[in-house]
Amino acid sequence: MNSDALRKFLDGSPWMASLTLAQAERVQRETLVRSFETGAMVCARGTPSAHWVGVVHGMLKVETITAGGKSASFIGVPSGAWVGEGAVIKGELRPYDVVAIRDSVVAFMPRATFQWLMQDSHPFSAWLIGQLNARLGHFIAMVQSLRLNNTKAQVAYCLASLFNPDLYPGTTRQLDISQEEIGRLSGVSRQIANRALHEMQDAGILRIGYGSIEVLDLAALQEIAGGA
DNA sequence: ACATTAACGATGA
DNA sequence: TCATCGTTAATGT
Repeated sequence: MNSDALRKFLDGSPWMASLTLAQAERVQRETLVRSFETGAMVCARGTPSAHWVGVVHGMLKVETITAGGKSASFIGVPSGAWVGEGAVIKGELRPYDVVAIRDSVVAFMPRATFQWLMQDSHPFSAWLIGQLNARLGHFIAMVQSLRLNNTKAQVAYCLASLFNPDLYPGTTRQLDISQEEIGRLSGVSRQIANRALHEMQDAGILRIGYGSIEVLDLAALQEIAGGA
């Protein structure tokens, strides 16, 4: 495909800068790129974890679907982010589905490349520990948000994490995401997500667009998410 | 109380 | 034309 877009994406990945030239070249050479339309399955639950997954453009989500057909979304993955390292490290089958919630371009780093990088590059391993630690913190904060029993806080936390520059350095102020998906990721219905978004828009915290959200005051968002 | 599902029309791309 | 949004009504916990 377009190796230019891939190169640009890889160069923007925070761990890339600390690699040697030879390491960077191997990553560039062995990483694949594929496009997905909205709703398409990127990785299916139960299949081998053959790749580490990076979002070049668009947005993915991680979810499971129960036997009854209900889905539970766990995390949104905006462009610039990588996901799925847990299953790759463990060598297990994919525990969850990864689905595109926007038309997306996705990078696939083969498991062998990933493991070699982990062995060969101390800075990469260090970055990876930070990544896993950040994700752990994310889920702990999510439990806290759930404990508050406050749907507005859940929606705020969902957005605050998607727009968190520490978690997702590539993220901009504005994200293309529907209210339907915000609801799914927040664990509330679309109607409640809609109401919470309007309350926050009225408070000047964000701006609602058609299929998009622009955050104006990330600090205020985090304040609500933390239980104000 | 407050969230959910269902349903409807309106509207943006 | 289709996805998305804004809203209301009925229902559930």
